[in-house]
Amino acid sequence: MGRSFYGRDPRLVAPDLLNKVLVHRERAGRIVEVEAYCGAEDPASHAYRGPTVRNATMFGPPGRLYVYFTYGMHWCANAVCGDEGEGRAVLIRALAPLRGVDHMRAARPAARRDRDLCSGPAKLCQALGLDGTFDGTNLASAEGGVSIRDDGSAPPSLAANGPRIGLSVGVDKPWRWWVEGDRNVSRRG
DNA sequence: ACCGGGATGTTCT
DNA sequence: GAACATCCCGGTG
Repeated sequence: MGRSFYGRDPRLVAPDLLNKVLVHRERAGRIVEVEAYCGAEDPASHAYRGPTVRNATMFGPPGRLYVYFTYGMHWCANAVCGDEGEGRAVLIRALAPLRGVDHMRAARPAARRDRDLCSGPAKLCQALGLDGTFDGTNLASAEGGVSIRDDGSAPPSLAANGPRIGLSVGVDKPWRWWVEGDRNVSRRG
């Protein structure tokens, strides 16, 4: 999986990540929803105004995990892609829980049903135990036990797409993709 | 099911 | 001081 992030536009990487598996040690889920963030050309991207302390990982080498803190309490995770210095990444928005589900339930006591464990970008970080200490980890070498793996499942032949969620700018760009019909997708499009 | 408001604190203007 | 790539809970229908 490591090489597939190099030099590739997040709008191409994002749909390819559907049905890949995000792993943290014994916990894992199949990726069912993603969004592309496109650096200096994308006003919704954290990278739009150039490098800062917070977004440094986005401007580093592709194939790393960019984990950021938001709303005073939540962590969200991205896979950095493109070329170093571009500030491009794919936000992982939802997973279908695969392994370590008991551990996920313990990490997310507010989840009433298993489909609430990973059905949002901050939910899946809580479920998998990903926080700021994982910012910058190398996915290709499974640094810290974190990786994105190909288990042989192809991306969906019909990936649904539509506008991104939770933005005040860039709302017109259809840069969100999801697995049609999957119950773990954060919202219906 | 859908909707509205509060939580909570870092980051940037 | 405002904004924020969100989530949870309690209301109503």
